[in-house]
Amino acid sequence: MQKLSRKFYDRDTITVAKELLGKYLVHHTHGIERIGKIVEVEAYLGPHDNAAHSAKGLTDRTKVMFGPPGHAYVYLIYGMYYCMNVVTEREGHASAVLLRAVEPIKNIDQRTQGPGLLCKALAINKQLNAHDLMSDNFYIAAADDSARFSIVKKPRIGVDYAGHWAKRLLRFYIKGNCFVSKL
DNA sequence: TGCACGATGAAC
DNA sequence: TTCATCGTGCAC
Repeated sequence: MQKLSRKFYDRDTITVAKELLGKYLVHHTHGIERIGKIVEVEAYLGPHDNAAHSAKGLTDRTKVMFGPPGHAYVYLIYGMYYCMNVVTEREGHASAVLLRAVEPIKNIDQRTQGPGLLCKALAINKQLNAHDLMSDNFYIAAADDSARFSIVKKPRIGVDYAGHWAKRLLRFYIKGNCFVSKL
């Protein structure tokens, strides 16, 4: 497997989101290597996107989104689940891609359909916030075999408060994959 | 310093 | 449809 480079993330967020589908999320922790294939993502397009956390501006929590691409943005939601994002585009652009579901590949014994469960199954927590994905213990890699699949576009989940931004088709998933969280 | 509210998931 | 549960952001 080939680890994705900084350049991969330093591109248009929607492009990165779609290309992350089918890639492998790898996390080494306590001597265990957990791997999941990314099957569902959502794109968050920066401060002008009212559904994105960066719409609130540069704060202590969102500063990672404003940083350089290729870093993990992990935060706690509803007081009990973590959500894993990947920062995209140039520093200051404040865009990111939310990983919503993966397909279990290695050392994953829990369900992974949904951002909260995904983080739980891959042992992702706040410790990994701002973690550089160019590192050797937490990164995303391209598959050896580039399997073909169709991409389905849908509105994002849980962002009804964001006005017309809630209607945009910024959620992408692999058609027919049964590990997708919501069809 | 206080408080309302989630990029959720599971149960009822 | 409701609830568990708490960090964050913004109003006092």
